[in-house]
Amino acid sequence: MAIEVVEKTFSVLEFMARHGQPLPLGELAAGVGLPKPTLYRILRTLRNLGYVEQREVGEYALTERLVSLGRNDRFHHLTQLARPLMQRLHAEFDETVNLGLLEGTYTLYADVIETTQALRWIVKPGVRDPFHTTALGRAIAAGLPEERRSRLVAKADLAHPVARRIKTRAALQRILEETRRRGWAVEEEETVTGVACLAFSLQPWGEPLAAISVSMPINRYNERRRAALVAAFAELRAKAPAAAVTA
Amino acid sequence: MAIEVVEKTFSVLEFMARHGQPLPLGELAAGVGLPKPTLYRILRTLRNLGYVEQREVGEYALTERLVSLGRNDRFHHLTQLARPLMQRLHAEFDETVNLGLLEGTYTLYADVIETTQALRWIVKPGVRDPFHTTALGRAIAAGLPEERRSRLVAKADLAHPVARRIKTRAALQRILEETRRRGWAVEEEETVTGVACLAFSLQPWGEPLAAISVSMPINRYNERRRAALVAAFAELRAKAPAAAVTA
DNA sequence: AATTGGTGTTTCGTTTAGCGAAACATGTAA
DNA sequence: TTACATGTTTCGCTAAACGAAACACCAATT
Repeated sequence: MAIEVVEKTFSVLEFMARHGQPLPLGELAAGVGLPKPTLYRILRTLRNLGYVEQREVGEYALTERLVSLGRNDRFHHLTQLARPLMQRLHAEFDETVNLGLLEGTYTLYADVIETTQALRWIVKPGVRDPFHTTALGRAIAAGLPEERRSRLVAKADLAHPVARRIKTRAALQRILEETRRRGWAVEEEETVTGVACLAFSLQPWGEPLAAISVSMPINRYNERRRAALVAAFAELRAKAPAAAVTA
Repeated sequence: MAIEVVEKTFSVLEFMARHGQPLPLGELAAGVGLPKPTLYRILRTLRNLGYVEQREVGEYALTERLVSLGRNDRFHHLTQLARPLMQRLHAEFDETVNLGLLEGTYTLYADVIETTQALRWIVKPGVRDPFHTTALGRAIAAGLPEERRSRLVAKADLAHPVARRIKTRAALQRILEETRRRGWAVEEEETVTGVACLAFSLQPWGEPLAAISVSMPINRYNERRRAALVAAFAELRAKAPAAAVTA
């Protein structure tokens, strides 16, 4: 009816998840009710697959890999490219770092590294917002050739309920011009009160339709922080493989 | 060396996770490279275990159960009791709702239902804070018999780096007295700037060492909201199984 | 030094669990 | 009616999974 060894495997995983702390093999065997060699074979397999690790003697534990199985991994290549950059920013600022890409006139969130701080900005990969309401979308649009940018602006849904600040296409054009000139995009409490975002295009990495942003609650956002973020963006850009001259 | 059928099982799960959308059996078989009966047996086992579902014809999909395996599920009974209450509050306020319990002189977060709003307060189950720094801990302590409360106050680690506001045991006693009298606890930007929490004890439900709190960013916290939360707490308490007279 | 106990790993004879080609069942479209 | 797609079952075969027992190593105690 069901595959016995698969069932055994999941009962091991579930026991470990319920317990929550690393456990020695003997305790796991007693808790799950399996003989040690059987359990050992299962754990070894899970360890090979990356779902279980052996931290110290007496410490078999689940890894994060199980959690990431539930996540949307559709943008594998872009995510691989962006991850090191995102991790650098996350390590330096401990704020939520987002990877977004342009899809039609929307910004689609493709990957997120969340801040470890308890008050944070949360977006799940897969969420979409009108491009002009997000720092990500603005950074991408600003980095596009003018012809394409104008077409985007012409199609932007300015009547979208999320959009608050930008009422005319001329205003959007001005924002994108400014964004292009300084090399980064900003969005401060426009779509959601209490949140600010800064973003830069991944065009110098060969991904003109993608961008990375750092978002944070407003109480952690100030002049000095913004300057530090802008400097960090510039530093990353200087090291891009195709560090093109800013148009 | 490794258990073959377990490896096969995880390659199925990983393929489904990568693809991100529901898939028919034939496509799964081609994508993973397994014969249909083999795949069918694996999927049937995973379906029995709750990790995979069959939504429609041609739609095998992952469930949320894999993600929840990564979560801490140590407090099953208490969590079961508290969940309906937490869900009521979450449904009404769409803020992060926490379940905490007293462990020594610490508040331990046992369960969390997060707000659907993007700016939110995040705490993972398993995290611990000194009881007197959290609304949860204060609500629990305030609901305890006086003798036990005094012992707790005497042992509170007032020098803990997280604690900012409460400098003396007399001050803590006053806060707990006030909490006890009005039936709910509050903590506004004391431990983390930008966050406020209100909490009530689960003592009327037979759980004197547990409490539920609602936490939110400060920009969503005001007089009217607090009053609504306090009213909701009172309503829940009026319906508690052992709705004891407040001591 | 010997013994005990704990953690983790390997050996090896047994047997049945998992395998997969083939067939079947159902539904839809041409 | 035929063709095709999705899903499910049958059944002979064999090697994968099993688990008792043993082993390896380390630390603490007697």
